[in-house]
Amino acid sequence: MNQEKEDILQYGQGTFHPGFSVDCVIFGFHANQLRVLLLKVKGDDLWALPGGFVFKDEDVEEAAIRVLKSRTGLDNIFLRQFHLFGKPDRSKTSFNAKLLKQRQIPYDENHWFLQRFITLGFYALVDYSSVTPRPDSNSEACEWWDLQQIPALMQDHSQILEKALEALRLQLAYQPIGYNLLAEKFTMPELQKLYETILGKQLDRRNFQRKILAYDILERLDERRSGVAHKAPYLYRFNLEKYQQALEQGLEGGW
Amino acid sequence: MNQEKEDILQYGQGTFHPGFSVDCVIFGFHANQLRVLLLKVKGDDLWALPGGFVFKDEDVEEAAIRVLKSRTGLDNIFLRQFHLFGKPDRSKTSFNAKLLKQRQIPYDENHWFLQRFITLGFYALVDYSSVTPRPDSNSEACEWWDLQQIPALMQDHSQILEKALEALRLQLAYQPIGYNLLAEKFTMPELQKLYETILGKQLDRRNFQRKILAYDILERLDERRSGVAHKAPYLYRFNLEKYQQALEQGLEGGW
DNA sequence: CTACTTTGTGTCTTGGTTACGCAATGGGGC
DNA sequence: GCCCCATTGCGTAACCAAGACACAAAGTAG
Repeated sequence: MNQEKEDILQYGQGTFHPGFSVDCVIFGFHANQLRVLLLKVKGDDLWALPGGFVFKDEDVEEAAIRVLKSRTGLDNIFLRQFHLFGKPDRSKTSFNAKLLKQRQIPYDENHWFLQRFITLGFYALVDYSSVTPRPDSNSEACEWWDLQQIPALMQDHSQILEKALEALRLQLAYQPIGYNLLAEKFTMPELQKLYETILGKQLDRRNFQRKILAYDILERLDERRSGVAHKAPYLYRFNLEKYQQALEQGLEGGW
Repeated sequence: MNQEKEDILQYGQGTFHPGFSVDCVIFGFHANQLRVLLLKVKGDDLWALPGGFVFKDEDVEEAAIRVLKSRTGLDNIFLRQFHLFGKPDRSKTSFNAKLLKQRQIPYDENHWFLQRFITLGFYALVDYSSVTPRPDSNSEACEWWDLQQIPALMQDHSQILEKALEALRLQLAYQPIGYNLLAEKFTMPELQKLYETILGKQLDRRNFQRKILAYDILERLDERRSGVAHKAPYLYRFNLEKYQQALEQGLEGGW
């Protein structure tokens, strides 16, 4: 598999669906901060979203799942496409040409990697603590970055990230969020901090609890989180059945 | 232009972005019914969504606008991408091969038109009365179809249509709808019927009025619709500035 | 001119949201 | 070891939006 990846640039032609890629915005939650998994581009100061190409006979969704698995080691992740980025100048060929040169691949303007690429953006929600970040063959590093201090990104990846966050906020309005982002057991303040971080604003503690409990997707356990300072809060977990149901039906219609 | 279109199948290679298309679900509103513009496929009983390909150096969004303009004659249409359909078997090559044969183009398994296509779905909202449906070179007819009696569609176009409707309903929940679908001046019952049709359910006349007025995007005129039976209803129009603002900010947060 | 449909406006009730108050808890400061 | 205090759990009053429904005014059909 690694061997295969090393050779992507050389043998991509004929292997992948032409002129098309997927890019994933992988959200995690740690230390009360929303974070994003980024790759450090080899031989450049820029960072990039984890992405990849779609095999000729592969479902586009499957390709995104494959990318996610190879960067995080995780399977069975919450994943959703949110936007296709199709401006003709979004993938500057100069950058890709440089990459080819680095690999000492002879220059050919018809090389598949030098064509225009359109990319489908996905966002994913993962449990930060169970991820083992793994760089791919074009990167030197794979690290979590705080949303507040994202480094310079290659191409239009900043816009993709921005749009992903927008889509995530929108989802919050009509679907539950939290499973996949939190550990199995969590406290109410933890869940609240997650919501506050995504929304970028503070919420009233007591009203938050009432509203989220009214969704009827949580189960309070008989345990409390011990060891921490102050009063020990109850632990909760999602009722997966009801959570799934809420995902499908939506939380509030509006009409 | 027509000449160009006639030759698409022959000279598409090198002209279009490979393996990629756009399909548009064009919604109109007439006689209290939501309708969709469909094309009758030449030499087949199936119908299809208006679609097209993306020029090598064209913005994907622009391509959709171009398709819309050439089918409806309209410019400046509300248009939004909603989903990418990327299953590997979604475009059956047998159908496309048949098309090529009809055009007496020699069979070549590497022909661009016989490759796998992934397609980006757009939905558009248009003023029914100002549309002049025009078939393209692959179709015998271009007609409005009532949502309740859609004919058999080619490939996965039924799913695309279904998903478009879903996206439209979702938009209704957090953004205003009506401009683009109604004439400039309209009555409250007309707007209500539009909402009812999209949602597929009846709404209370008085509560609807209160809610929609609370959005503060409508202006009541001093005119009434005369000539119709019964009490003459007031005419309204959208306050474009506030309408636009509501589109961007959303109507109700949820949080 | 009368009957009937449709529109314009208002009210009552209900349920959810917002803005707080207060007691219980449990670790840290002293 | 004891008190302080931030944090948690639970509760309440004011407020607003939504649903259900009543009634008068307008305008056409017969």
